[in-house]
Amino acid sequence: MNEQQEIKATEAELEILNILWTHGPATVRDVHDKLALKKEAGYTTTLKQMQIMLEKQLLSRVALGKAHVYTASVNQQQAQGQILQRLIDSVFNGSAMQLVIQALGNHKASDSELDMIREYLDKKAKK
Amino acid sequence: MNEQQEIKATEAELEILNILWTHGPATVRDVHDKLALKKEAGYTTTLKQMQIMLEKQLLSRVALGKAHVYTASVNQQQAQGQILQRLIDSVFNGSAMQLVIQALGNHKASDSELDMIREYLDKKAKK
DNA sequence: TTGCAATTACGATAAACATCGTAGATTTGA
DNA sequence: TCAAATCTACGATGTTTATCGTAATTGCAA
Repeated sequence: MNEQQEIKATEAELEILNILWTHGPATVRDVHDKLALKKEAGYTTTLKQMQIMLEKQLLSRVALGKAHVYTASVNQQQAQGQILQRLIDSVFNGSAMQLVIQALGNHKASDSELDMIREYLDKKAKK
Repeated sequence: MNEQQEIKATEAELEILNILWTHGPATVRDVHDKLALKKEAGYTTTLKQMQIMLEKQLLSRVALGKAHVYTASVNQQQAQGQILQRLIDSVFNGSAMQLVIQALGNHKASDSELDMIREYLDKKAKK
């Protein structure tokens, strides 16, 4: 998908994208089974979702036997970034920091997680 | 609003909530004018939104003259927290850190912002 | 007091979303 | 081979979301 383009996905679509980002290319069956672990939904619902996402060019696919193997055609980092940006604009008064604090605050992040973030900050500050 | 209850607001609703959180209780006119700075929308659209939010108990109101003064009836921190949690679950594989890194990465946070985050991490680590 | 301006109330509507049933096609293994 | 299992295609449907026009109401200022 075009790098400049605005990525707009619904909650349900994001869940599917996330599965494909995490597990790589997969069939509807694969995706549905993973989805079913967290959520109740019929198989054809997942199928339809993915077909619509194909139309929207959020996904691409190739045939494999009678089934199709789908691949996310939007970049994970880019999509995550845009979602966060929108959230920051609409709910966090444009302050990324406000969001970060909130995310860290509500979450019992482990010490190692906190260390990693600190490390990241240091690297970032040096530049 | 009940502290335990799930807060579910749409994008448009969150924008209104954010205005009320930031500026305190306000009339539809107030909210609409603020909204209009960023977004195109008719007055009655904003009115209707806020009336629906009243039904959903996202807002409360009192009469003032012929107008109504609306107040957010959901807690800002709590709502922000829940939104982030959902986002973390659906798009960031349950990792708050992943979200934080992404938020910091995509954003040219200022040095002072980074310092504040570092400070926050220190305080958090001591506990 | 009365009419104008501002506000609310109400309902309609179109688009987006999520869900699923059924039919038809294809693969496969008994 | 052919029947069962699996998959896609397609359309239908109910709900939510967003938007706005119009009518009714209210307060205020001249």
